[in-house]
Amino acid sequence: MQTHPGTAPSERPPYRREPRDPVPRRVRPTFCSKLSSGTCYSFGPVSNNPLAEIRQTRLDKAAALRARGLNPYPSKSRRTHYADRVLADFEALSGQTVTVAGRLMSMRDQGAIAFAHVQDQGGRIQLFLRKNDVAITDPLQGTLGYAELNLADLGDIIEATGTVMKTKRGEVSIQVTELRLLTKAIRPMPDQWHGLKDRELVLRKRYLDTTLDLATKDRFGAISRMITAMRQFLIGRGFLEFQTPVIQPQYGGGTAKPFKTHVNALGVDMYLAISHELYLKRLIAAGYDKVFTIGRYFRNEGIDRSHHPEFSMVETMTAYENYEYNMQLVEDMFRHVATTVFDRTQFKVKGHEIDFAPAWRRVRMADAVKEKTGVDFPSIASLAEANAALAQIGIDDPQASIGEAMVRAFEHAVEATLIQPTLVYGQPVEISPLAKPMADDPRFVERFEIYIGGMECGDNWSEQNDPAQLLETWRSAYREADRDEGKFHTLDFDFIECLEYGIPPTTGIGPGIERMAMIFTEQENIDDVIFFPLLRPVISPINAQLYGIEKPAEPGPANWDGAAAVTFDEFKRLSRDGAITAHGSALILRPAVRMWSSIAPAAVTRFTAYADIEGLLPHGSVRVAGLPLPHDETTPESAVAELVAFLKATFPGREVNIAPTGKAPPPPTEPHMDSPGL
RNA sequence: GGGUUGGUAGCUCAGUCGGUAGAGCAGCGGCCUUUUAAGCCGUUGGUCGUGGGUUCGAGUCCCACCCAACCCA
Repeated sequence: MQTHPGTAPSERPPYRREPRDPVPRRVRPTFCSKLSSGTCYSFGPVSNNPLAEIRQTRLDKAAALRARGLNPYPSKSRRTHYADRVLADFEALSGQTVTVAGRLMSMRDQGAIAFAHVQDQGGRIQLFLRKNDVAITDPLQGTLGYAELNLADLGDIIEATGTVMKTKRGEVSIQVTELRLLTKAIRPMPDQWHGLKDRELVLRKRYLDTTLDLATKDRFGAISRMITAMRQFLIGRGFLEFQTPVIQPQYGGGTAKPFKTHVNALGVDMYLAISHELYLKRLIAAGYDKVFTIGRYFRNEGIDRSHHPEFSMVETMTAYENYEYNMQLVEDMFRHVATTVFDRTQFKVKGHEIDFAPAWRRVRMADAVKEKTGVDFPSIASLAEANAALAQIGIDDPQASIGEAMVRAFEHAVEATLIQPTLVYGQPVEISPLAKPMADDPRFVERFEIYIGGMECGDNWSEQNDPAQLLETWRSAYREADRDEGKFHTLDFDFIECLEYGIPPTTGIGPGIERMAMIFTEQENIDDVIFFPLLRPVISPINAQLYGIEKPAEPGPANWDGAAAVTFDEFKRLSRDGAITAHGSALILRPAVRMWSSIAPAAVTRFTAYADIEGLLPHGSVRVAGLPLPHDETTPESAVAELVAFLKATFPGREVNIAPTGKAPPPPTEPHMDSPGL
């Protein structure tokens, strides 16, 4: 072990500036460490901004490390132990040499000794550094000596090798013999004692929250293990896991507003999945009897404490079984997650103690409604009567069918009362277009919903596999005008065809992972179980300054919708003025050349070219007309060469694609030259 | 969609009646060989969310907007 000879004044760390810089900070220009020969790293002008100064100090330190032959960002670590293993195995490891690595969370410098805490995935462990123990700075060994300890900052990723010991106060520590810096942090960590309190910062910078708040970190770790547990549970019962498409030509399998997207390579609009079940059923048709997917779902609807536009479900399909099989499956799965991941069956949900150990209550929806409201909907013969019954129990909201009236009553009077895990089955056929009717009463279907803590936590049914019935159900609900409004299942004829080949009796479950996570981690806000919740994107003023991001032009895009047609020159002007901005990541050109012949007196053939451009307006396309056509060239590609060059120069970072020629879409109905913003 | 609350230094927060923007942590310069949010001395650091308005004077009062949270629908 090398020892450090001591620190003479001439060996001061190089980033210290002496004498102090006499230049007033507010007017000081961008600087690099004058004392290092390292590369200058500067992301922008150093202003009077304090964060900029802290960053610059740390960049200077990185340069100082380089000047001493140390790479501030090496690729390799020598880690042998995680912190929690060292703490747990102290008796066995005491006196042994170990290497730990992680984020430097605290440093208590006492002169010739220092105490620090390093935090890794497993936990925190204290480092005990003595000047005479720690190897001196050595480029060959990559070690950082005690004399240069202040080149390390809180937040840096470091590695420490040393002997496991206990301090006088009894804390298990590592008496460090070699210290290495693995990553130089440029930004300061938030206050490690208070952590992040600002809710917005917690959500936007979750990685900081999990670093500072170990309860948050544990929570997300538990959610990850929860997903693993469900996967293992299903695989243990003979299920096969499949991937299903997120980008789908239809968005069947549910009624929710979809996210629309565009597939450039195919030149068609598609949708992000609102459901995966039609694909799981195709897998049943493919001959697999037990399948599941852990899928991502996208629903372009509201955001609140229990809804998020992007969420996940573990969705299964089981052939040759019906919904009763699934009631048991889902109950067993919840119990399995509770016991294997959380080691208990009781959880506090919205102030209620929920217990997953007893058998779950199973109740027909009609019976549950009757129990709470006294209204026996199955015995009601007419819609008018049903709506009258609704009004009588205080719901002045007439429904379109007896079944929907019953559901309305259920939502109003029953849902919130279902605290302990409850399986509600026998939903009306009107709201269940994919489910199989019950044999004894076809007004209701073989379907059940899971309720826990008054919250719906999953929807499940025996799948309708009669293609004629399903097509009829879809057709009767479908309205072209309301397409994309999420009011009904779209007409997926490819799936109907699949059913015509025949699939066996099939049933599926789809518990929402976020809802489960809220229950098991006892959270009341969905943002606390989604690591990266959806927020409006913002660039903080400070980052805009540091990274030199200019504010977007204030006038913003013109408020066009539908279509517009402009000349090439006008298009150039509007683009440069910022009235036309790119909306998508790609711009798609549909060039066309129109040819006509004048008849008399001189029979001359004329050509004119135009191109419709998608991706510039929120909806529809811009038609750029009067494109210059090179002499003797009549192909659409040659006509748009100049336009393509202009687009690439004006909207850097956007792909510019030329759609296949031949079939141009119908032209814009009317050019709107008088739109607002022009 | 409606209502309420909040946004001040990198982080956590004060800021009274409208009168020169503060503290702790972090940072920087010192001292300190067993600390536990170490301690002591010194010190840097501000687009008071954005834009208007009122005023001799605005973090504070008024208006609009942005972002977020909470409650309600």
